[in-house]
Amino acid sequence: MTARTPHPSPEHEAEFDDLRAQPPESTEFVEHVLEVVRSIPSGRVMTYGDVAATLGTRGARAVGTVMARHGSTVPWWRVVRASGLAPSGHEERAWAHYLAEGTPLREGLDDYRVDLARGRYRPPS
DNA sequence: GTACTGACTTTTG
DNA sequence: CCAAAAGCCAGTA
Repeated sequence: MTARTPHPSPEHEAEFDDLRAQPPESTEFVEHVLEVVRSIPSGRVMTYGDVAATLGTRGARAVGTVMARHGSTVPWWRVVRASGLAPSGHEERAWAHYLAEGTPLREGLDDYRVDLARGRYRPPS
């Protein structure tokens, strides 16, 4: 498509605004990530990598970026690091949720982790 | 187009 | 087990 819109008439522009399905905040990738996170049952978790893999990518960091920006709209504590550690910088608040919903935990000597062997959720293919 | 930034992951030593 | 390095990928400038 080489043709741009050289004549942005006001009416034409307004029409565009109405058809704008979603604000720039919400990309397809963002919506997919949030959808997967919302599908995680209470008491279970997925790793960042798991969420990425479910979406057909290996961008675990990209998932983390989405959670940093939009995590507050979903059960963010159900997404953990591959080590079982809660999201960086949110360990304390996540821990309270794990206790509240009975997430399988491994208590180390100096830290707390989700027991992935028991708590990991694999969405149906 | 390049460069840099992260709620990350995997491999290596 | 831990730390360092390299890899990964969407978003932003």
